[in-house]
Amino acid sequence: MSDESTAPSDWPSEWLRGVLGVCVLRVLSDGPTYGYAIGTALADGGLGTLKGGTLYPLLKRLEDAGHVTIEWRAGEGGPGRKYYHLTRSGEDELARAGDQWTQFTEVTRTIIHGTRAALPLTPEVQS
Amino acid sequence: MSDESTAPSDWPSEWLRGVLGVCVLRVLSDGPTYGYAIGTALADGGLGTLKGGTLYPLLKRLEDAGHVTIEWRAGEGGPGRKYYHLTRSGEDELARAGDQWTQFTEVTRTIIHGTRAALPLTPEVQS
DNA sequence: CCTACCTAGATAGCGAACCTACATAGGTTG
DNA sequence: CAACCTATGTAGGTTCGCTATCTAGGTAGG
Repeated sequence: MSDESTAPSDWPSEWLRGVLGVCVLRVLSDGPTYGYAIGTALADGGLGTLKGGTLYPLLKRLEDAGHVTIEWRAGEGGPGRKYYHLTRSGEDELARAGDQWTQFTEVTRTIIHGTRAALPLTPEVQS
Repeated sequence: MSDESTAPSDWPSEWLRGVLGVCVLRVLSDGPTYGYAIGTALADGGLGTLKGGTLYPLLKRLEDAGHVTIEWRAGEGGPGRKYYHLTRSGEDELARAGDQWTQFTEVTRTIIHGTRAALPLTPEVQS
């Protein structure tokens, strides 16, 4: 109860692949923050609850790719936190992949919801 | 060169995961057709060239799920073809997943391209 | 005082599914 | 007959989200 009317927040896991990294970069473009806060921000944004086993390997991949840098801050009223900073490379990747994602969603929505004119159905291939 | 202005047609493979099945169901909703024609139709729709190793296992999964049925037709001016028919289950799946995909794309586009008001950035969790 | 819970980060193994190749086979063309 | 297009299919590799589990600091309740 009390779930499907407001926000599903439970998307197929395959749909999150790839675009999840772009969303994390977008959160970091508002300023440095730490992993746990990124997870809650994306959950509030409608992506559903991110599991630790999903988020932290992803952040490590972003670090290895040079899109983020890490600054450790010792705990102030809680455990220590790793603050992630977006690099120039990360900004470029966000702009590039974010724009490409918009194009991709338009292509798929045209295919799925467009009229059959959008697709050249079964052309007479053998003439 | 000579292509990026019209259609990239070369999306990240992770983005195709999952939504590819919905696109195939959508093609079949215009009438029965065979695998190779589905591939060319989606390529012309802007999804890029589908490889045989991607398309045929996907069609088998759709058959196992009961979303399509298969009718073999011997070759008429070419090799034999397997014609795929959309079932009632496939129509329901297309409607359900297609609508969910639209919601998902809106959520992600709001996150990626929206103002920072769309995301409650780094709330003062400890206070 | 000790247990339970929340925050915060991390790892191991699993499974789904796209990828690159390769294999098979009918038909047409040079 | 070799090369190519059509048409379908399989094998192995890789990626990446998932579940489950672990460490560890802080706080609240019994």
